[in-house]
Amino acid sequence: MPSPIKAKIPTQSDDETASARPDVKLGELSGFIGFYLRMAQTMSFQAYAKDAAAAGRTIRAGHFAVLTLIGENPGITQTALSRANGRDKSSLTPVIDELERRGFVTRHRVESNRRAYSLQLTADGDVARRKLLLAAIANERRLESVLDPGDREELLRMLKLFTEKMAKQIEG
Amino acid sequence: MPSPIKAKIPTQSDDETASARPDVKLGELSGFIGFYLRMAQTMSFQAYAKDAAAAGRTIRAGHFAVLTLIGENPGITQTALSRANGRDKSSLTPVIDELERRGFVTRHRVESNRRAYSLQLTADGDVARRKLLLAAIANERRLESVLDPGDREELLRMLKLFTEKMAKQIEG
DNA sequence: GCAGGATTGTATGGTGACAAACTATTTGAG
DNA sequence: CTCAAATAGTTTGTCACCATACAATCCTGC
Repeated sequence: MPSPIKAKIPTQSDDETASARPDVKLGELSGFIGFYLRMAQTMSFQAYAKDAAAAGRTIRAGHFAVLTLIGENPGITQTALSRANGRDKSSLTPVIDELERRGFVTRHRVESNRRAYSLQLTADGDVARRKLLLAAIANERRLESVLDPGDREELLRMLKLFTEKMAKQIEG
Repeated sequence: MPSPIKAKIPTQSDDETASARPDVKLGELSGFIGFYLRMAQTMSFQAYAKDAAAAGRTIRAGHFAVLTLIGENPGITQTALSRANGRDKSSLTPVIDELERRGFVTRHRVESNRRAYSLQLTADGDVARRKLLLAAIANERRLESVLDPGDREELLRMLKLFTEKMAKQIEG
């Protein structure tokens, strides 16, 4: 393949302000949203894990989303939950297992469709959800602190839009 | 549990346009950047995986970043690379092992510091890098397609800013 | 009704990531 | 100089996730 493959990289304004300590050049990477989405997500998660470790045990970041979604959508099925949560249904099985074992969630067979489970949040589950909510809010404040005030809303808006449209594109 | 724990959720404009098919309510989740970062990253990765599966074999998304970083920073060490890439150094060991085995990368002991390896991209490695670059560009176009023209630059700018500042905050 | 296909959830296997423990070096305090 | 601490890389253990295959249930066409 002789061609230079210039291929017009997206942006590549070449900021070259790496995330690491010294001056690592990112090159073409610096134009890719995909790269920075992964980095940003990693940072966000690490910040949460750090706080969680410093505070109590409760390291489960994903449980908050699950408890919230069940609380907001009583009777939701595992498949619908997994889709709203962006994870595979098979990943959800052990999570629901544990939440049920801890008494946070109940599984009831749906009469009109006996393959499916109807998920409900218990009172204990709601207490757990609120605790995790506080941790999530604390983490969110941390994320906010590195953004200009207006940027936070802008970023949230674009991430929502992006998520919705990508979901449609992938499914369709 | 008497107290309501209102706790002023960040935004919660309650769009409630879930990513899934039906009308799943996201509730408090809809105000969290952390939640949407994870969703967006998942979507981006799934889109790439789908394309990769449709095209050839080359499913390795992370290899592109590694090859690019080595190419841009000849002689970089594994630890510096892992930091720039946002992954643990122990995760990098098997990756470099394979890239070396395939003849894409060379490891040389640094004379002035014999603990460290100096990483270099080979000619074959650069060819591989270019192939993966094309795939990455194709994926990036897909991500672009769901954003308004101006939004792409805005999103990239904010993700960069966010990534850099978070990295500093976590290390410091 | 009644096969054949779609769906709901589960079990299993593989992958990729981190943390912690380890070896080999380098650095620094005294 | 020497020994303790820090650093570079690897190894091991664990965990979360997905893909695949599976059992049960449902829906459809005929």
